[in-house]
Amino acid sequence: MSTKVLSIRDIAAKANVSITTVSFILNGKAVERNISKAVIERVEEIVKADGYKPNQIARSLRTGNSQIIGLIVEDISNPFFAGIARLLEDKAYKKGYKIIYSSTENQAGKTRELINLFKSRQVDAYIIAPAQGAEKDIESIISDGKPVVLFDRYLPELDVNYVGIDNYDASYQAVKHFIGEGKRHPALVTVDLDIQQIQEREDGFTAGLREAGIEDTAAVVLKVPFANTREQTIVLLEELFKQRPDVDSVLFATNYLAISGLLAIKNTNKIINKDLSVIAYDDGDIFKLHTPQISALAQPVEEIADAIIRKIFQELSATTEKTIERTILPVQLIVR
Amino acid sequence: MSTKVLSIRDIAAKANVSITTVSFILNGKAVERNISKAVIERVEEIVKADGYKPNQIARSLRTGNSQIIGLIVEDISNPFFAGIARLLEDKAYKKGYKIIYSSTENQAGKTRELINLFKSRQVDAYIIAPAQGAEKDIESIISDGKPVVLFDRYLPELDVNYVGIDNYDASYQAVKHFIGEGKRHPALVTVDLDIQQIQEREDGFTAGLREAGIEDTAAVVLKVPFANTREQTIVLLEELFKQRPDVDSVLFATNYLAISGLLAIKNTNKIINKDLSVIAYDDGDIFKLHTPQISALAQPVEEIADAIIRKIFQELSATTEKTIERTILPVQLIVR
DNA sequence: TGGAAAAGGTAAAACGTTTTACCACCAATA
DNA sequence: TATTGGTGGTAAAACGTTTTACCTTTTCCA
Repeated sequence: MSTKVLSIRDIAAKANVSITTVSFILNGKAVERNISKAVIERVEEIVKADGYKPNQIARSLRTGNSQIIGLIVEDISNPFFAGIARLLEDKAYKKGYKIIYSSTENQAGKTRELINLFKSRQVDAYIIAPAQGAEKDIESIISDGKPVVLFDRYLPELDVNYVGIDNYDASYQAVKHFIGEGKRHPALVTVDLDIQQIQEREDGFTAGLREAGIEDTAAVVLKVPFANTREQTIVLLEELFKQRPDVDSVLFATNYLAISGLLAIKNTNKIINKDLSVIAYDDGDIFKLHTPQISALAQPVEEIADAIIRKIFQELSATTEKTIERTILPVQLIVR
Repeated sequence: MSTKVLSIRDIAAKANVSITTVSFILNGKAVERNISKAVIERVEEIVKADGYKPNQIARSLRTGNSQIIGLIVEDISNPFFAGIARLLEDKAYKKGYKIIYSSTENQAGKTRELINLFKSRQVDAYIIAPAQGAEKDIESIISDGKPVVLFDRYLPELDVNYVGIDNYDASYQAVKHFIGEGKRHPALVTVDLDIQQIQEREDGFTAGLREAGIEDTAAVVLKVPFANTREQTIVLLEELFKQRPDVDSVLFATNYLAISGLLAIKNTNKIINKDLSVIAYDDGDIFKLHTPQISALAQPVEEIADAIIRKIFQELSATTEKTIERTILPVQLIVR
């Protein structure tokens, strides 16, 4: 078994040239290095016939780059991140790059560990949905000169590329829609994470209320603990609906909160679209399929992935000075 | 910027020992190699203080393994695969391994390409939901001596580890349930892929029918083209319901077919649980949240991931001869 | 006709580890 | 007093590439 895997040395021997020559040919430097047509063809033939593939590890060691992009997210099994991951994967693959990913569970400690691990693997670029507290580590890869793009969540004190959505405006649109429907007692169900993105979602919400002249006491903002299990969250929400029967509309600040929320509503006697208007962040099949269908603030995932990958490759091929870019994409309220 | 990254050489110099010594200490071979306690402590101190991390690339080049496991699935954004990926990631991480993944879109060509890519990256082990036609390539990694575990779908002619579910029995249970409800005209909506797993889902279905004495003509098996868009599939299903109004129960052979199916049913005047019983493969939030809730054949994802990782690590640490293992896990019909 | 430039190539260093072989010293033993 | 065996280490090869510096031969042109 285990037929010996070929090295550049084998190819060179077979073609009766030096490994230098083979290397030049393989890397498209043949003409520039004045290798004769005859030799080029001979070598290419052998490479093809024998199915020789250069050892990427050796190549990485020598060149210092790996053709790998590191992706760090909170949880790869979250449909939003899984969807982005898939799009990034496709786009990167077309340029000869692969993705290596990891989930952080939003822990700065794990993020640090991952960044170090990726560093030691000589990852060429980083795409990160960062946890709070990872600033130092992200700074360190930036100063290594590696391209870095943050997405989904943002670290204000960091001078770094970012692709995200206009969370403030999204929440604002949602409230506006509630008001337009004649609702006077909106609730925001959000998470107790200290993340810019989450804060913006709240700010847009309260701004919308204020503009409509709605008193703070007429509305509700519930911050669900991040570490809650789904069951705990459902209980919490049922209590909310019991204690505040006046609530006539709910905006859920994340897709998983919306799912817990819909399950909780099932357990109450409230009827969606009659007693209660609902809008969820992040569109998904689940909201289309729900009866009644649930309105959603749809993130433009394709555009997000595009913007990320474009910036990454721009920097990877940059000879010139890099410029920090912040891309804020609009969110579409899909009314159902 | 860009503070020079440390090498083992720097540590050795600082500690006034040879790099050999540092290497032994770092790899836990210090006692076995009779390094003095004093030196061990000195080196470990410096390593810690300077935050030195060995270059994994160099290590891989020398040792021939990478501490990376390759994961090849059809589509990482499918919740089933995303969920498995997350579980595998966690379990692998605990043993110091990372996952590198890719989606094949069920194309043998892409699978081949990926395997070659992974090979050139010296991936230590492979976890694959294989496309038909990738047999040769999978054989080649097996004969390289690398651990391989297939899951979700199976290639009969290959002598290789496999973790899967009892598809035949699952479908059989579903039909049995339909019959128990008094249904006499079940339909199976499946996909036109030539995959063992899919075939078994059909076989269990027809076996159930036969046992209940239901004529072939009373039931329906619809094979949806794999390449269909969701919209095309919905149209196809609407036609089905129109042409075969007698259908009183439907088993969907994949989660995405179920979603299309539920959307199609929305467009008809059929009422689920009254006119039509529905069971879907792969449980998910979406079925719990649907009104009415949808019964599902729940794959034991945690157990699947466990079985995969257990086998992988068993082989990675195997000194002895490897033995092929086929693990078939039971599926639970969750009636809602 | 002599010198420069172009054509066609190669040897060897380097990337940062692990690991094999070996060395020097000392104590104990026979 | 040689020999053995442990103790505490090190030098150098090897992993498979890329790349720098250099070499020889031929062609061209003034």
